[in-house]
Amino acid sequence: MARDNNGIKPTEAELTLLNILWKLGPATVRQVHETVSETQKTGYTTVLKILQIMHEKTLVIRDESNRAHVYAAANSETFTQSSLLKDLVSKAFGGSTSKLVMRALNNSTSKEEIADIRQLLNELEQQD
Amino acid sequence: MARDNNGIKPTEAELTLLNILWKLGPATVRQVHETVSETQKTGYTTVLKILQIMHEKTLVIRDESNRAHVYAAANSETFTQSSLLKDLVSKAFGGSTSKLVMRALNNSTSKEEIADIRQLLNELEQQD
DNA sequence: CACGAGATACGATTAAGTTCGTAATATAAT
DNA sequence: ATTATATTACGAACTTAATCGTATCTCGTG
Repeated sequence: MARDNNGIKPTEAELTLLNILWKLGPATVRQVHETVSETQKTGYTTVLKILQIMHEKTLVIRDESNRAHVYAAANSETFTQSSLLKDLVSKAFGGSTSKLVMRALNNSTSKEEIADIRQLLNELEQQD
Repeated sequence: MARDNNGIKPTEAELTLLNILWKLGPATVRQVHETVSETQKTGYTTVLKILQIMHEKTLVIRDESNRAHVYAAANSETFTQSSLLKDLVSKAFGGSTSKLVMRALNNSTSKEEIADIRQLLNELEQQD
């Protein structure tokens, strides 16, 4: 039951295009291709093909009312980030989110970031 | 320069075996296969093959002095966790570790976990 | 209506990952 | 030594991902 949007992990190339769609909002293949071309050399039809595959996987939605189809991410950036985190937590941190968080904190964190995170912890603790 | 141990991202099957090696310590194919079989049905030669590939990639080291080769993870669990996190931060969080941390915290955290994390923040702030 | 630009659709290719069967090799037991 | 057993090595099959060339379609303009 309900394996729809959830449970689908975007590949690396797909995630690249999702990042662009989250930034641009709904966009044509041309627009996505132009943006991706700023940092990589990738053929137009490659971008098209990947978007088509993502559509089959329901990673994106597609408006076909105009000749140039308009694609948009099916899920929010936040939702996808959470999915990817859950995946990593289960595969590399034995299911423990706090272990992941602590490992991440040990990696790199400025004073401001620490302050931001402490602030969030306060809010979390007051909820519930 | 120095693309040795670093920079190699284990695949999903490889990560499964690494988790076992971290848990068992140095182990033969047989031992790894027995452990993996507790949760999945995977052929013996499949495990062998993956370990051989991991050896080529230098994800594991191998002691060939006995007939049954003994494999061990080339990198610590901590090191690998950090690598995977860096990868995810760059691909899905625009390079911001604190964004990842906050997203993870929003996902799920008990009171005890919050306390542990706050403790770590204190320690981090006092260093430097 | 025909044409050309710009779009999608289709199919082929290459590479990587996963799986496993079979062959070859080495060790232990009879 | 011969046989049985355990192990590694090899290579094939299948899948997914990524890339792109070519064919086809659509529509505005002359």
